[in-house]
Amino acid sequence: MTKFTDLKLDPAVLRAIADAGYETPTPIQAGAIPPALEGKDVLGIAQTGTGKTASFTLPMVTMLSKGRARARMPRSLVLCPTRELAAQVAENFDTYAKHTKLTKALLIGGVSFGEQDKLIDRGVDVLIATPGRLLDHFERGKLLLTGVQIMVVDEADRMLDMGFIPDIERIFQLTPFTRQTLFFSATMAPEIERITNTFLHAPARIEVARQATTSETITQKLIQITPPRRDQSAKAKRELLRAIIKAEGEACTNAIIFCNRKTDVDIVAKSLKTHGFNAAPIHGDLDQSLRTKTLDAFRDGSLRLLIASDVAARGLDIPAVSHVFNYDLPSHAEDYVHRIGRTGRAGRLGTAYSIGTPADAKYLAAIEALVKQEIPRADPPEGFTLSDAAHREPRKYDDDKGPRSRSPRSRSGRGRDEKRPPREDRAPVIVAVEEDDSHIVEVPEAKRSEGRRPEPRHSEARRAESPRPEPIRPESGRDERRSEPYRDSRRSRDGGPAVVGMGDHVPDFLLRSFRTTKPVIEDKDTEAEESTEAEVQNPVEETSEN
DNA sequence: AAAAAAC
Repeated sequence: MTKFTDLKLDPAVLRAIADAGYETPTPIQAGAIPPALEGKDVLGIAQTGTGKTASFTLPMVTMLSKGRARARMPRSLVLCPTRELAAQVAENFDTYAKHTKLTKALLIGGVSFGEQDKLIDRGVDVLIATPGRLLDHFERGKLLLTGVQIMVVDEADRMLDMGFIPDIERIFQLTPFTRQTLFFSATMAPEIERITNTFLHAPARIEVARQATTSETITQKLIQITPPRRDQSAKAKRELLRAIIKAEGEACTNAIIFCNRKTDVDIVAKSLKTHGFNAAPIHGDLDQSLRTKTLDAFRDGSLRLLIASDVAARGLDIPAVSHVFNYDLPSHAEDYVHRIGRTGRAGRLGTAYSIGTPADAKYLAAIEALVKQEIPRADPPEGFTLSDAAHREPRKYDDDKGPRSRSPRSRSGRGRDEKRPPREDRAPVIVAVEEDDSHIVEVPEAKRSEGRRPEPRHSEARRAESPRPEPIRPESGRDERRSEPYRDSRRSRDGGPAVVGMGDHVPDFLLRSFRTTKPVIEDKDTEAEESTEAEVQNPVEETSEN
């Protein structure tokens, strides 16, 4: 079997590898390093978790160890789709270049230009960047890419997903034709194929087996619930999530909890925190320094539960995660593989729980088709019993869907029923929810404006300065409307009884009539229920969004 | 129904 010492790596690099405790290269490393060292272009088709990063950092450090960087002319360039990935690659360079004098700069958004500029001016051997920030530097004339000898594109298929391909093409064109290109992608979509045909020259193609989705090291479980009312789904899911985490007990040393939406990431994180869990959110709307801090805490073990958007689904190297939870089933089946692949790594055992609701049926079908297996069904943990609270108090619920609920629902009832999987043999558990998540209960604007409101945000503060007649319109468009009011609205007033939540701007009279006339619907998922909501909400939407 | 990335 090949050892690192068999590869023609620089002695300083070999020493660093030994320091890190590695002896044997992974398949992608064994395949990509030799041609890279010969100066050939490399097309690596590999997922994360295969040792891909080292397969380009090791040869790069070796090849760059001779020669020196000139001011503003980096000698190599690594492009990554997300800031976290870029930071991770940078750490990888620190690890493997520690016995060399190579310098590097990390160019990512969300941090100030000053430090980055300084490094570039001084001259760096390796530039690691996200495309946006790199082009920003370039356009400000701070950066010349004509000295780039080696260019790496990491996670190209994700770049494609994120719409970075035009940027990538542009950057390719700014670098010399003679550069060496190392190009990595998990899949070879037609667009990726086109790029490689255009910018790679007779590449050595190394393909390693797709990360096993059915990896024996990952125990997968799917717990399906059917909340008696669709709008209680989120709350039921949060409760179930807590129940699972509690049931797993100490076996769950740390976990990533994936949500499909950033707002849900925030809500779930907050909910877990108020229930005493050591939890923190991470997604792209959070401040970069916070993102970094959170991730560091998660890596060093001081944070137990990381609630994440798909920013953390791929590529992030977080060793030793015992559990992955899909609070939402991912809408892209591929992401299921990436998400659960965060656990069970490096031969360790891992557990991946997914929570399914009838609304996710089509995602589930797509996932099972992709992984070519049925995700083993499991029952909710013992102690997660049916409560009839929702039936007793059918009007008490919070609408977790915030922004969603204000757009007219597509009449999807029919389609949903059709697509529901034929699992009638296994009666899904009907879940009802206690009213204990009061911090998340939605408080209508009408109610809040009566008196004190907790922790006003600036958007709120601005409104307070210039009171206006209801309904309050967002002042300047989408940002404010999109997130702020909803996040705020998830606070309850202290002490007061949980208020029925609709959207933010439900006038009082509507609210009252809603409360008293809302029919008690025992039957789950009926059209009748949906139309009730739609009728109440459409007028709200008219007034608040035009 | 989304997320991510530039200011």
